[in-house]
Amino acid sequence: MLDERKLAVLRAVVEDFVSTNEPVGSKALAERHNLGVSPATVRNDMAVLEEQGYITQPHTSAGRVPTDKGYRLFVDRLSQIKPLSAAERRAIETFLAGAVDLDDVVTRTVRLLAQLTRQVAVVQYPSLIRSTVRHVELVPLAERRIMLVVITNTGRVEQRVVDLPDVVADDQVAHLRALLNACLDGCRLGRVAETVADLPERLPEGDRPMATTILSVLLETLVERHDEKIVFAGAANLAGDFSVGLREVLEALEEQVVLMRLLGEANDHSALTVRIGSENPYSGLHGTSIVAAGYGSGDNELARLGVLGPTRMDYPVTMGAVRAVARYVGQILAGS
Amino acid sequence: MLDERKLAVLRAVVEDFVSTNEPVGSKALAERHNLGVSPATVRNDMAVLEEQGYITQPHTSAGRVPTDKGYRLFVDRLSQIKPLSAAERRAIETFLAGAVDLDDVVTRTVRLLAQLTRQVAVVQYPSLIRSTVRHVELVPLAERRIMLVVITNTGRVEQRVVDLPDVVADDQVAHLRALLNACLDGCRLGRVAETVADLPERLPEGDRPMATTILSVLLETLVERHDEKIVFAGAANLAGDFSVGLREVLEALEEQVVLMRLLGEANDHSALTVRIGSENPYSGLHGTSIVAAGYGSGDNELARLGVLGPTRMDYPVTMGAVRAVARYVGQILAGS
DNA sequence: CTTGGCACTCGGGAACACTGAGTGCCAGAC
DNA sequence: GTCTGGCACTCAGTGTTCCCGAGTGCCAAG
Repeated sequence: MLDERKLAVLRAVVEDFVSTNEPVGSKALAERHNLGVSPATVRNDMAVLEEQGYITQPHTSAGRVPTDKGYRLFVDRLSQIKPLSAAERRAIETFLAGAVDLDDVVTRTVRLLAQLTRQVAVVQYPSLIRSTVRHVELVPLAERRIMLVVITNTGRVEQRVVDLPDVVADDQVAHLRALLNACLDGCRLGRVAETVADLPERLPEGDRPMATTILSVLLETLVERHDEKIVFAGAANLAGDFSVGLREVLEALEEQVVLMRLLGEANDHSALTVRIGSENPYSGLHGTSIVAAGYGSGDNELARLGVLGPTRMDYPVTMGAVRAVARYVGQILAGS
Repeated sequence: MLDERKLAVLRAVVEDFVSTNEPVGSKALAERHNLGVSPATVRNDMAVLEEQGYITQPHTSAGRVPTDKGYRLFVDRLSQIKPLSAAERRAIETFLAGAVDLDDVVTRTVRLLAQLTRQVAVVQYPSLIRSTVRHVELVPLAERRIMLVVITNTGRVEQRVVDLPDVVADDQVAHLRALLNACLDGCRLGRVAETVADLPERLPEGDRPMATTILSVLLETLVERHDEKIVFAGAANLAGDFSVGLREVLEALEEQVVLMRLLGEANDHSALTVRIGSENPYSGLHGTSIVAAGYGSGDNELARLGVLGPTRMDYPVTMGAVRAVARYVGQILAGS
């Protein structure tokens, strides 16, 4: 269907368009990439590519521009992920290593990624459901008020103030705490509900109202409130590129829900996902592509991170950066 | 110097320009605001206002546009802060009341403010230094590793993992915890350093290495790391307004340091601060104004929040919104 | 001090022509 | 059959010119 040379032409079109941001014509193309054929031949190939929907012309008598389908083919078959330079790797490593807590890791990561790719970076906080409980703490604040703190293995800390139905003594609280930690240590957050289900029954009668109140808040915090927190950085990199609808993109970025869907569902083994232009699920984002990857400590994917930019981005480089950053973050999280 | 009518003309110019975004001419002005004088008279007044630097013309034979100085006079003497409608107040109240923790309060606030003003909202997290300690918790994670958690009266939770020099027993930790809480409960964070200075001496010899390690991390967390966290929302509201340098503004928004300076130093008693165009300290932000206010629980200002928009914003409305939101947030924080 | 009149200015839009990059197609060469 | 050079054609973008009208400044009269 498409012989070797036509593919080469497509690759050349994509590369040139990405670097110049101008429709690329047959002549310039034949010169810059030494294809060994004349412009006329290139024109013929281009005509075919256009017919098949891989490229298009913005208007008659202008050069060609890749379509989403064209980029897709390019990404799938015509390009290789470009690894980072040694210098870049070192920079990542030192920059991320300085982080002091989870917040810091995420903030640094998102900035790093934005700077590295010169695009908008998006990072999701490690998922609660996939983490495990490292510690549960109950801190009495007042007679009838305590603070519930849950610390996960990824360093995430969730806390919530709980108003109790009755006055409780410190040792009652201490007892419950001990019990909770015994039950839950190392427990996947998704399984907390079942694990604590029978816990009130194992307490003395008097402690049960307190326990059920606390447990319901605990469950609410961990399970129901699946606010997979997301942050972004580098919005300034969007400005000046008029090929994307700036307003729409900014709106999308501030909608957690949309952002979640863009990063994509956690799929198999933190593969690199690329969504090109109209492939992505939000109509305001045609004209933009998303390159995302999962990251995690060890082999379970905790969450995702990625980059959002115009469809005419440099995919090989971007994919390399995203993959590298995802790996490093995974390492950092595993090591803390 | 400027008689009553000239001020009225200036006010009219500002109001018209804000609502139409087009230079306003003498004729239109004389008609729309019934000033009771002819266009010619208005022209004379305008000439004076221009000479004094309150208004300017973008080019000969165009209408007049307020200068920063003109807006300044308008804000200071010609306008009244416009209170919110009852409906808006209710909306704020219910929206903020639903917040479950500090993060949530801040997130909701910043969104609310962005939506209310249709501009970029900026909210600073309650300052650490001005808060007081509500509780300190030491959570053993491993033999030689504990987690330090500090909870402030504003609901802010700071945590940090500490690697200890020696193996410690649980009761040693418990003892230190008790001591810390006894010392620090209600202590202003700015004074923590002096308060705990002599603490190691009051411990048995064997506990001191552990204590000093923990204390140094504590101080580092609270004092040295003065990362007054800041968030913003509503960047999409900037798009489509070409009078501001979009790129510069977005860059500024992502620089915590710049943002801090924009909100202004916490000054006396949470007054409303307005910085107009070139008045503000960052050169990329000419063309934009900042309306900010302090907020706090009770009468000590905890932090600041505000709004950033084009100089040609509706100051009375914006100021009303900022003030109202600041008050409500203060109430919410005080009540939790 | 205010007002109507008047000449002047100049940004912005419409009409127009020109240029040049790029195309499609065809006939001839390999 | 595939490639190539040649050629006529298209059309976005640019520059030029022209004109209109909103808006101004100034002046003399009320």
